[in-house]
Amino acid sequence: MLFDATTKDTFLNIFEGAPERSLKAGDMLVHAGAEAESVYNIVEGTLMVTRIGNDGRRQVMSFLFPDNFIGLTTDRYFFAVQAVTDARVVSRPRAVLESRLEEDAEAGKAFLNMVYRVLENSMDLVYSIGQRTAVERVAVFLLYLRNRQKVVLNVDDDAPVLSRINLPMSRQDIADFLGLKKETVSRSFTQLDERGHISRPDNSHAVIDDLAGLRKLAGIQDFSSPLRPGQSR
Amino acid sequence: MLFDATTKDTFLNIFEGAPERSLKAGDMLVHAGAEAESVYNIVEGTLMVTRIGNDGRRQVMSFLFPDNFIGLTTDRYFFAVQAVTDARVVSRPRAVLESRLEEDAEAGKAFLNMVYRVLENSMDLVYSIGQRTAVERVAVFLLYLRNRQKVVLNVDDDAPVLSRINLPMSRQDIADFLGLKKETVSRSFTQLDERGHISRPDNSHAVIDDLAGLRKLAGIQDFSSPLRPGQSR
DNA sequence: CGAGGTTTTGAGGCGAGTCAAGGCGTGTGG
DNA sequence: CCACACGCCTTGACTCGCCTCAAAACCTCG
Repeated sequence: MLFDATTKDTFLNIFEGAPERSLKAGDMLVHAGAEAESVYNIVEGTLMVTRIGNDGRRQVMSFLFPDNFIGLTTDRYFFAVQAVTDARVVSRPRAVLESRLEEDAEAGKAFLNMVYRVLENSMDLVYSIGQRTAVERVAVFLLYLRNRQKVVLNVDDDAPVLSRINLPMSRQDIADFLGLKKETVSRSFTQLDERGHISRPDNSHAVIDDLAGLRKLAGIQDFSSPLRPGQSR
Repeated sequence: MLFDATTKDTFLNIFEGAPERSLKAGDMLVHAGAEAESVYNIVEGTLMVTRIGNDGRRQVMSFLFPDNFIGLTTDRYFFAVQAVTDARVVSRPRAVLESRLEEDAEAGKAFLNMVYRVLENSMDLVYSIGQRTAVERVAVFLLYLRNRQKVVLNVDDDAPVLSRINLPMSRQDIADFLGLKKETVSRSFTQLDERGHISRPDNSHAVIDDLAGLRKLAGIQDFSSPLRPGQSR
């Protein structure tokens, strides 16, 4: 597949001086089924990985942010990657990545670690969609965005900036990510607001007023903690 | 995380002559949160990867079959691995795997390809749980088991053996895998039966009578085909 | 043959989906 | 700069699919 990194990994130096490409919101960077000739790294903006069924049902697999890597697949892309906001990416031929990973064992290790993190994210999503209620899923989603922002800004977990959550994607996008309908996402935001967990200055922002409460709802100690879900039955 | 391979990959030769361990149905091979000292390969039997929330909700992430690899994580296991049936696995210290991947670029490539396949499987599951109805999920599940069996037996897709599906796991396990309740899984089997897609000689077997119909229900041409879901909207 | 567990089936409830209307924000053209 | 139009978001009323709770059927194993 294609997907996201999260930290500055050693292998990312293949993108130094790489050609840049600008995308408008809505533009497709990668089409499902296309040959995976290039790999990308995000410089600015938000993108999303989507998979669309024969009958039109769409699942958003992941949202991607600056410094996230795109290109986790063997020879063909199985999923599409689309710009959510205007964005800039840098690209390199896949072969450049591959020879880098072959030559430098350290880079190979870092790359593998990134793939593991992507796999973790995917499993987090499986757990969310499979086990949590609508409100819980939206709560987890906000914590997920908060954590991404924390990584992008490279700040402490208690940094005040993190309480203001940017929501560049539409309600429909969120719904397709969480396995809900857009109306349900909207109602869930309203509920979190009414319960005092969040407030909503405008449609593309949410402010976390009660982090502990959100985390409790999500059944999570800390989104980036090693034992996220806990292990007792 | 930890997880599964699917074919005989070059890196698997680290398990040649490795010590074997026997498991009884229900035994835990790996505990969530434990240090990942060893990696495993399945010789015989069925296992499953699970994640359990604080409140007891359980998500089965994957079922594992012979020649599937267990050990996709950095330093700690985030998930548990449990035997579904009596099983035998071989194990090696993680360090052995790591040095193998470092020394042999070919093995590293094969390993990475396996991780990609695992990631694909995980995304397939996200799509199923997020977008499909109960009956569709069970239909896809049967095709998924059929495909696994095809790989294990190394036979053609139209091999008659494949029509008889072995279901070593309980209805509860299936439910926790598909994000449903066990009663719903049961009702979905009944529906597939009534519609003439399958028959059920006993509780641990299903026979596919109408492969084309199942595939249509699942919205899939072929489970192992490159463009599984299709790409039009 | 009986006990315990699992699966199936049934009846009823509830959470999320559907369909539809209204509100709000944004951007464009007058 | 305002007015309007359009798209997106929210809210409401109603529906439906899956869940819950419960009982009966079945299977397994002593």
